[in-house]
Amino acid sequence: MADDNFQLQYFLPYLLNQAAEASSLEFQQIYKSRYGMLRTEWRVLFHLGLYGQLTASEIGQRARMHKTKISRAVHRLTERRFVTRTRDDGDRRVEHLSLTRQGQAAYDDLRAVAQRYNAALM
Amino acid sequence: MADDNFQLQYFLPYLLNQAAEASSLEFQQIYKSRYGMLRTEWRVLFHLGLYGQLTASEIGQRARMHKTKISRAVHRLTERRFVTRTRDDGDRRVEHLSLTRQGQAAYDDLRAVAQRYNAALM
DNA sequence: CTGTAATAGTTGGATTTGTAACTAACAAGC
DNA sequence: GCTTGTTAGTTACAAATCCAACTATTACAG
Repeated sequence: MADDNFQLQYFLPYLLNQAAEASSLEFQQIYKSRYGMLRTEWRVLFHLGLYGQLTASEIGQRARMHKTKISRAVHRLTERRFVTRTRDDGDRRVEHLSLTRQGQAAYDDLRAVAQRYNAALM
Repeated sequence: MADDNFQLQYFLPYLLNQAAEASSLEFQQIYKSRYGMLRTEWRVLFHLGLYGQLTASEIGQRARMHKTKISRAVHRLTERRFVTRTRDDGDRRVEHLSLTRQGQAAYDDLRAVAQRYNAALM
């Protein structure tokens, strides 16, 4: 009944959540419609595009995503030939991930969109 | 490769997502452990606490949540006796939702926590 | 009235996520 | 060597979410 001084619209986590959702909505539709990607996949793709070859764990640390999410995202990206995996020779638990030509093309495309999109948001 | 000038950490939707997740993590654990609530339920509870009696649609508009989410959140909140529903006499499609004494108590508790939490974040 | 459209809210089934257990490989102590 | 612990990544099952179809009720045009 609003008879106290706490206002939901000033609660930071709520605000940030609303802002985050609002700001990613449009862009989400682009990578979804063009490449059938989920947000997790898009993130993995972007990290690979930006930083080059990475392992799943490295992506996990940088993107703060849980390893199961990454595992599944990589699986789908591999199926669709956006990403390839190579076993590390020294430590055979490790897989090095990198973009295929097709993955690189998708990244280039989406990066350009993101850049414009970001500029518009700002 | 990073051989272009686009930096993921300046991509607004990404930034906001990271910030939103980081900022709500701790608080999420509080309403989860104390009252077994999900984020959707917590949001419905808060809207009812702040604005008093509302319908599901009104909550949907204010919180920008889809009606199925609200429907299920209300269902669980009703089961746990945090919320009661009353049919509107004029339009029998409509249900007015309000907090029970127990719901109000949970709201009061969590609002206080949120207030302190918010102050700390700022 | 009566047929058609709109609105409030619910439900079902497919998709996605979370949690915990799992396999496989390495590391370190004995 | 062998045991114990750790790390990389996967998988299984339960929980949550999304989308579309659904019921029930109201509105409104003819």
